[in-house]
Amino acid sequence: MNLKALSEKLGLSQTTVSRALNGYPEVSQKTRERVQKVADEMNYRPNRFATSLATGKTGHVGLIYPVEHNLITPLFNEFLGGITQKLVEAGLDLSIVPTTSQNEMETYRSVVEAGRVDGLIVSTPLCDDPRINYLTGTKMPFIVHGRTCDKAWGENNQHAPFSFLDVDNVGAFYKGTQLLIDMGHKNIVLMNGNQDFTFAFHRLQGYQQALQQAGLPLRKELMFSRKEMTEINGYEVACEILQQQPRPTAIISSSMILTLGIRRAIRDHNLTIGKEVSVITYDDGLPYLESGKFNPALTTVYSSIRQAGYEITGYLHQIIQSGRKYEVRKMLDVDLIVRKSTSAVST
Amino acid sequence: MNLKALSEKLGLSQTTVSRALNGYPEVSQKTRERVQKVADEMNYRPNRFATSLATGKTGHVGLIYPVEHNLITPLFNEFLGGITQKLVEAGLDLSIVPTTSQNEMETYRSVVEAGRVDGLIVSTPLCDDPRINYLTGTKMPFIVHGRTCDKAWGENNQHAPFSFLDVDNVGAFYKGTQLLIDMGHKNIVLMNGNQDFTFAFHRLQGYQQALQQAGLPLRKELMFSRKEMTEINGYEVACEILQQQPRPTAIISSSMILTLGIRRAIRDHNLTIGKEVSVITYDDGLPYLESGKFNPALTTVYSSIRQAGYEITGYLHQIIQSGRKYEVRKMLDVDLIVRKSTSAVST
DNA sequence: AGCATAAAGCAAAGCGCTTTGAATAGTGAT
DNA sequence: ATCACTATTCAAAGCGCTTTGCTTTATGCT
Repeated sequence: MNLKALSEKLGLSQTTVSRALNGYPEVSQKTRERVQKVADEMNYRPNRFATSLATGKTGHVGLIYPVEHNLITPLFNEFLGGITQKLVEAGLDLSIVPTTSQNEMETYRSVVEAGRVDGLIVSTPLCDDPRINYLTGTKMPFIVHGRTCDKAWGENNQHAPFSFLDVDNVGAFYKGTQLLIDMGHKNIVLMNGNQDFTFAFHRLQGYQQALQQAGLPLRKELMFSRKEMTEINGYEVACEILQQQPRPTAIISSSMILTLGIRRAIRDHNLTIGKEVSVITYDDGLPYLESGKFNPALTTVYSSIRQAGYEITGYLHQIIQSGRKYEVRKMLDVDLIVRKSTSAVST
Repeated sequence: MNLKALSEKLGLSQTTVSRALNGYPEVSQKTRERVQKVADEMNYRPNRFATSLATGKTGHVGLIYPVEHNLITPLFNEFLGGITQKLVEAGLDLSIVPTTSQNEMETYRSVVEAGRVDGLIVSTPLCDDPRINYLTGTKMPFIVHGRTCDKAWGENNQHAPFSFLDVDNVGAFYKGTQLLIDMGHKNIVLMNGNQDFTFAFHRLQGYQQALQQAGLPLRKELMFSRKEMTEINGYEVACEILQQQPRPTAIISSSMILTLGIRRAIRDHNLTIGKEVSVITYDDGLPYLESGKFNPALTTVYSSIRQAGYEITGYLHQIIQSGRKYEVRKMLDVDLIVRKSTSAVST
């Protein structure tokens, strides 16, 4: 059932039927209702691709997805949840365009130049990210979840030539580290992700700023960074830490999954979280791993990645509708939630 | 840069350029090379939607995604990883079509009738699944990850009127329960997911079959099923179990995430996995939660959901290319991997 | 009734590609 | 040279929709 058949059945022109269905005013109320009724009966749905071709709008938001990245990101699913939540409200689809890391840039070009989507979400940016550099030079609407590390655009990238929504990772780790310092900790371990990524780089910065401000030394042997934030990596690094003399009294961790491993290591060493070892975790809000229900309940710096996905998609929608006139440079605050996994250092 | 512009620049017809680019034989080698060269230089990419309109092929595989389901499925990301891995090889995109549970069927109809995708992946089927019933009556190529519970199509749905790839969940939980029985356990707890879903229903069946065959009673108070397989739910159920008199000596769990909670509960009760309580877990192979590296290493029934995603997408690709002539009814075996979390019951 | 104006509907062009059917150029054989 | 093919290339139609520029009806006023 296509437009032609439908309009013939109705004894109307395609123009009128199309307008009736799309809510244009040049059509009388009764005609509109009649058309709508028959269209429903016949189960008519306009062909998506014909519509796209005619309007230039695709109804798709894109996300280019290097298949190798899967491993790192149990968070991706949550982010996706937020995205789709907004998309369902906006009536858009999500095109996941798979690629390999090697072909990633070529895929970006292809998607942009073939007009396969109305807009793109760029996630997990690098400190210096070629994808963003490329997209900035095109007309494709896009928004970055995160940002670059470039300070040329202002301390917080307020003047970056692209739209982004980021979490205040510097502030988060500054706050977290500060709390530990206030509690008397001096040997504070940072367990971080891959610092080529902006989020991890910023977390390192926040950690370092807090130490420096407190006049504490930056010690390499307390700063860990792993490509992948897995339970195992958390466990292994924590075991290494707990061997050190003097034993560090606090850990600030970049992910709940890492912290799962840290917890296991601490228990294996017959120590207790919140007693001999204080732990603060960055919590993205994985629903199946609630920091507040741990035992002991975890002190966290919290920001929902699902919420971020939801908001960013809303902004992208606006950017698309405005023809990229609308721009967004937004930083989400991170909450420091103090629970039971942190305590004053015992002297 | 579109076909018309490109062909004018080349002084050739659109026909010839199109054919040259798409590898048709009716074009001379030098022309083809010349066309290819200029196309590359000009960065020409055919408009995806025009191509789709002309050919009727979309280059998209679809997955309809009820936004409420996000919560349940840390596994989804892994599954997606497998899907995209195959798609990148096949040169296809994935259309994630978000919907609400309420509108799910309507979305299926819309996607099918508007021709928005070349084929669909249906995941996490219900015992009696309206999506499958609907799709069976259409021409849309699709494949189910899992299957229905209907025995009318043969014990293992060998004659189902749709293609599917499933894991032998009955066998998995039969094997697992059997192992526990062989080790002398009599009070064996099942911790399962939502049994409206086929996978959980089948796991329950496997568990029950093993008990019955061993002449053990089926006891309601040992059979748990939770809508969501979260750490917290695992913890809560496990706490409940450990209160029972006599205390069950073994648990078979439907997910690693549940097991995380079980482990925590067991530790909180000052008991040890693999000693007072044996634990077997269904392991889908989450890369950031490796069962073999737990302490103690977990005995599992294992089948990689990523692999399933990869395979199922390959099959779907074939089904699409064959115009739904090709059909698949495949069961993946599940491996019983015996490690340290199970031991003979102490008498 | 007669005219201006608004409302409703239409035919046709166009979006950018593929593909059919026809035309032209090239080749070897006679 | 000429004929019979084969190898190349092309013009035009078609995919299913939206949208522009008119035309036809209906409506309101004098």
